[in-house]
Amino acid sequence: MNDESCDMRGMLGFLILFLVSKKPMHGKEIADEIAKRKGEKPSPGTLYPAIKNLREAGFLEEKKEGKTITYALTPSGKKALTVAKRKFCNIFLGVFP
Amino acid sequence: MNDESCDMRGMLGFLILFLVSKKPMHGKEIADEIAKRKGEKPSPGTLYPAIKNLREAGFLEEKKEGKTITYALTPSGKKALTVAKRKFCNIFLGVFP
DNA sequence: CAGCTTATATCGGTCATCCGATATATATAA
DNA sequence: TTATATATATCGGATGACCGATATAAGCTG
Repeated sequence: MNDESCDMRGMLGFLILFLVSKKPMHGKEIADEIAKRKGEKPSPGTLYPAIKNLREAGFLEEKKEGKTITYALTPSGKKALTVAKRKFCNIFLGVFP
Repeated sequence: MNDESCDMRGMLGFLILFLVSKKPMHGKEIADEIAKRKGEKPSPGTLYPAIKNLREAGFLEEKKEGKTITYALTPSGKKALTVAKRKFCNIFLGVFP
C-alpha cells in the first residue's frame, strides 16, 4: 500500500482492455496513454506481458505493420470488458463524482 | 489476471477509505459492504491487516465499544482519500458511463 | 459459571503483479 | 554498410496482497 492507499495493482489488464476498446493501439501508444492518466509509464517488462496475457486469453487480436503491432479487441474481449466494467462500476459506485 | 481481467488487487485500502468516508463503520460492516459490491467477502486475514495498515498510516481512528471497533477517517485520512480519488478518477476516466 | 457466538487480530504461505535489465527485430541515419 | 533509435518481448527476482487457519477477547444464553 502506498501513500495514497491506492496502487491500483491488478488493474493493468482491465485498463489495457478499456483503452484499446476506445481505439486500437500499439504497445507504445498504450504505455503513453497510461502514463498520461497515471503519471508514470509502465515498464516494458510490465506492459508487454500484460498484453500477452490478454492476447492468450483471446481478448486481443494483433495486426503487425512492420515494427509496430496494433492491438484491437476481439468479440470475446469486448464481452470480457463489458463484464469487468459492470463489476468495476459496482465496486466503486459513488467514488466518481 | 482472472477471467474478467480485473481482480482489483491492490484496491482494498482505497475501497476501505472510501467506504469509511461515507459512514464510520466497524470491520464487520466494512466486510459486508465490500461483499455487497464485489460479490465476495474479504477474509478476515485480508481485511484486518488492511485496516491496520490504514490505522498505522494515520488515516483511520478507532473508537472501541465493547467488542466492536468503529473506524472513522482522520483529517489526514480525508486528505489521502481526496488525493487517491483524484488519481483514481484520472486513471479510469471514461470507464464509468 | 459454562458454553456458544461474534468481532477483531495474527501468522505462514502462496501467487500474481510489477520492475530492471536484457534480448530481438525492424526502421532510420550517416 | 554500419550505427543508432524504436517497438516488442522475455527473464529473474522482489514485493506485497491475499487467503485459510488459528488465536484472542468480548458479549450472550442457559
